[in-house]
Amino acid sequence: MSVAIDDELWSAVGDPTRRRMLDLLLTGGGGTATTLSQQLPVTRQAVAKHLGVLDRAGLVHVTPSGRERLYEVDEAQLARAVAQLSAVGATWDARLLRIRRIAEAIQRSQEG
Amino acid sequence: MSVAIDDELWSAVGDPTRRRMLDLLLTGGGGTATTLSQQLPVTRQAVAKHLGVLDRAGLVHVTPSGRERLYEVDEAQLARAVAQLSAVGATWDARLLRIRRIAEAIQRSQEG
DNA sequence: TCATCGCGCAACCATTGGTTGCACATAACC
DNA sequence: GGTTATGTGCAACCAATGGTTGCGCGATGA
Repeated sequence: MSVAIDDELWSAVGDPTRRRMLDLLLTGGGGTATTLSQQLPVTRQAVAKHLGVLDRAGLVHVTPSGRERLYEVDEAQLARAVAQLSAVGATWDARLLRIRRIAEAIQRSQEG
Repeated sequence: MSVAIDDELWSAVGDPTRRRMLDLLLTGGGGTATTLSQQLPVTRQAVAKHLGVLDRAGLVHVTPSGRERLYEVDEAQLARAVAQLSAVGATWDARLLRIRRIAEAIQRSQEG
């Protein structure tokens, strides 16, 4: 069985800048491209591109208001991404455990 | 507190092809660039590049033997990567939970 | 009205995941 | 031993992407 996951969701969450953006949006209760870029080492335009990626992945939604565009995290979708992360981790954990058991069994059979 | 993780390790594990390669190496007990490429939709050269990335991240180690180069997963390092995945997941889980609690508190205060 | 601020668009650059093609060394076979 | 086959590595090339700068435009505010 392979680790089947939504590649668009994973890659959206895979970029370190986008992870920091999600952090900032979560702790700050939303933000605009400008406010986010002030808290990050990249330009507003780069942030805007990342927001586009997050938007297409459904991880954020936008609310235009005057000349600003407020972005907020979509909790359900982020929860789905978290579930995928832990699923991959759990799969590898299980495989590592299985390999370790086999190795131990071999060692026991050689010792005994 | 931000989600401080080893970016090289995360990005090594972030690529879908590399994740499949790790799966194949785990279940097959190691492999070469050629054997891996036969089980993947990419060329041997692409696989070789990915193996280089995984090697630099310490996730695999190589054993030359004749004209072959056998790659195997470094279990300790993969376990470290798994720990980082679940750490990010746990952080987001906690923040989502906190936000949900605040939202519920606001709703209760408005209802009451 | 006019200066300012937030945003989007376009051009450009470096990195990276992918390809093809080729050269080289180690098996394997006659 | 000589030839053929196989596994690798290296180089050139292409497309996508994360980053930059520069510019134009619409909404705010003095």
